Amino acid sequence: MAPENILVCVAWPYANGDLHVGHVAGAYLPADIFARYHRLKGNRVVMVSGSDAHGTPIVVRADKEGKTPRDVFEFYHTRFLETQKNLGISYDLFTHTDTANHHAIGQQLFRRLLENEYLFKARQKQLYSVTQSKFLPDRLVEGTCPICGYDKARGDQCDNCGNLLDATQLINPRSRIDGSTPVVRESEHYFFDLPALRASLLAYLDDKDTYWRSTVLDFSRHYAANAEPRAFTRDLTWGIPIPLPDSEGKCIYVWYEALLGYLTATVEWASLAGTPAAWQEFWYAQDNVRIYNFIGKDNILFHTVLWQAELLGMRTLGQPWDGPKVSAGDGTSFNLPYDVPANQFLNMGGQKFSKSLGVSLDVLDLTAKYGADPVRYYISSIMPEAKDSDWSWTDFAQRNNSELLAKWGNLVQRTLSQIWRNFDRCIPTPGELAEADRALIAQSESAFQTVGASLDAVHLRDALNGAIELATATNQYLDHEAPWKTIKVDKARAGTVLYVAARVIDSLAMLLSPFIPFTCEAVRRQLGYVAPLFGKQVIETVGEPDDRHDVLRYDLAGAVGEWKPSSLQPGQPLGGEPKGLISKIEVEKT
RNA sequence: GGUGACGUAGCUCAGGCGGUAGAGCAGGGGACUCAUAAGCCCCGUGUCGUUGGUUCGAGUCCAACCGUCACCA
Repeated sequence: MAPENILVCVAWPYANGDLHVGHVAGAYLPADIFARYHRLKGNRVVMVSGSDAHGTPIVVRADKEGKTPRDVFEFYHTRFLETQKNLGISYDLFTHTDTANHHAIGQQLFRRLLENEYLFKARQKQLYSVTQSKFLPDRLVEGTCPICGYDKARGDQCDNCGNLLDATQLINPRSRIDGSTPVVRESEHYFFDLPALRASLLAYLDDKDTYWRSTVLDFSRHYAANAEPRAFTRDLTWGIPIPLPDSEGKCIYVWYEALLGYLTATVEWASLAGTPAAWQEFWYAQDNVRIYNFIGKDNILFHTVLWQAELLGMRTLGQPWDGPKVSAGDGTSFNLPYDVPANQFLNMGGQKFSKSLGVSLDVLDLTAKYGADPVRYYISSIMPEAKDSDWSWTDFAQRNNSELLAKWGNLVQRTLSQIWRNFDRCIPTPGELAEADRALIAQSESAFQTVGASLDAVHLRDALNGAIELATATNQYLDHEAPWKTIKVDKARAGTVLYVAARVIDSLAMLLSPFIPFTCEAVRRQLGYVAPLFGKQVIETVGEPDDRHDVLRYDLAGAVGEWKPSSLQPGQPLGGEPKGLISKIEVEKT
C-alpha cells in the first residue's frame, strides 16, 4: 500500500498557565500515540501544534503583572516545550502564533475571506472603558443580572442563573479591572458569513457517520445547520492586525487565527525541513492524505465547523501574495479534516482541573518524579474517549505496579534473565516449534492487525488492552512451559521456549511502543538491538533575526521501527545484564 | 433557557441491528518459584440514574424526569 500523508493537528495550548494532565489526556497524548503508530506503519507523518499567544486573557494577565503580553506567553511557551519533550510528545513542529509566518498567513486569511465575500462589516454596541481608553471584553465587565438580579453577573454570563448575557444588558456595569463605569459605544467589526457556507459545511459532515464519534457529529451538524454570522474581529492590539487602512486597534479574533495555526505550522515545518512547498502535499494534494484534529470536547465546534468554514471560505491561500516565498500550489481548495476524535475530560477527584480552585496536576512535576511512561500508560488506560474519567493516585500507582511493571516489565525481566544466565547471554536457537509455540507466535502476529485496526480507528484504549492481552498470554505460556524446570532435563526445549518468549516480547515492544516509547526502546536495547524505533526530539531556536523563536521538532534520522512482527535472530547477543525497567510507585496521600 | 453527550460491580471502563449482564484493577483462596513477593489457576446476583411506554421479551428502542459535563450573538 502506498504510504499515506498523515497530518496530525493537535490543540494549541493557551499560553497563560502550565499544562496539566487533563490537557495531556484530552489531546497531546492521543495525538502522539497516533502519530508514532503511523510513523511505524511507514506513513509520512507531520504532527503540528504550538502555543496560542494572543487574545484577551494574556493581555489582562500581563497588565495585572506589569509585564508585556510577550513576556507572559514566552514564559509559558518555554515551559510547554520542555513539558512536551519530557513526556515524549513527538511534534514535527511545536511553534507559536506570534511568528512572522503566522502573522503573514493570518493576514492572508483575512484578505482571502474578504475577496471571496465571506466577510461583511457591521456595527456592534460594546462597553468602552473611558479610564483605559479601550473596549472591554464582555467577561471583564460585572454588573447586576437583568434576569435574576444577581449583582455579580459577568458580561458574558450570569453565574447565578446561568443565562448568557450581552454586556450592554447589565444593570450598573463596572469594569472588573479598575471598577470604573464603562460607557456604551459603537464599534465597527467584520463578521464571518457562516450562513453562506452552511450548505458546504453540512455536505462535509454528511458522510462522517461511519467513523466520527457520536459525541462529535450530531452536535456539529446541529450547529452547522443553524450557524449565524459571527464577529471575526476584536478591538484589541495584541494579535494579528487587520491588514486594511484605518483598522488601528482591530485584530482577528484569536480563535480564528489560532485555528489557522494548523496550516501555518505546516508551512513553517516545510520551510524548516528545507522543502518549502511540502505543506501542499498535506493541504492541497487529493490522494493519500488524511488530516486529523486531536482536541478536547470544549473545542469541538471550532474544529468541526468554524475551521472548516475558514478553509472553505479561503479555498486556497491565493496567488500571488506577500507572505513567505511559497507557491500556492495547484490545488483548487484546501483539504478538510478527515476526523476530529475529540476526547472528553480527565478530572481529578470528580473536579475539573482548575488553577484558581487549586485542582491541578502539573505535568513537569509528574514526569520528573515518575518518568514519562508510567504517566503515559496510566493516562492511556483511562483515556476519556467516550466520557469524562478521573485521575486517582491509588489507581495510578496500582496500574503502574500491577499492569505496567508486574505484567509487562516482569515478563521481560523473567525471560531475559534466564537467557542471560543459561544461554550465554545470547538469544537461544530454537528447535522445532511445538503447537503452543506456534500458537503464541501466531497470536503475536495477528495482534499487529487487531491492535493496528484499533489505532487506525483512534480507539486507543482498545489498542492498549489488545497489546496487554498478548503480554498476559505470554506470561501464561511461560508458566505452562516452565523453562526453569525443563532446562534441568532438556536444555534445547527450554531454549526454544525462551526464544519464543523473547520473540513475542520483541513484538510486544513494537505493539506497545506508541504508548510507552521509552520503555520499549529500553527493552529493544536489552534484546540486543542498537538502532532506535523512533527519532529524536529537539528544542531549537529558529527564524530570521527579527523573528527568533524556540520550537520543538522531531528528527526522524536513524529510526528503524516498523509496524510488523518480530524476526528476532537466534544468537543475537543481549544488550547487557537485564535489569528492571519500571519502578514501583508507592501509594501516596492525595 | 437551547443543543448534544454521559449516568453499568469497591475503582477504571466494555457492552453494532433488543433475548434472562462482562473485562481489567482492587479483594478472597490455591499450586508453583525463572522473575522487581512479580507471574499462573479458581472465586463477580450488581435496583444496568428514576418513572412510565412499545414488545412475548429492553442497559439495549421511545417519552418524561433527576444528576454530571460541554458548547451556545
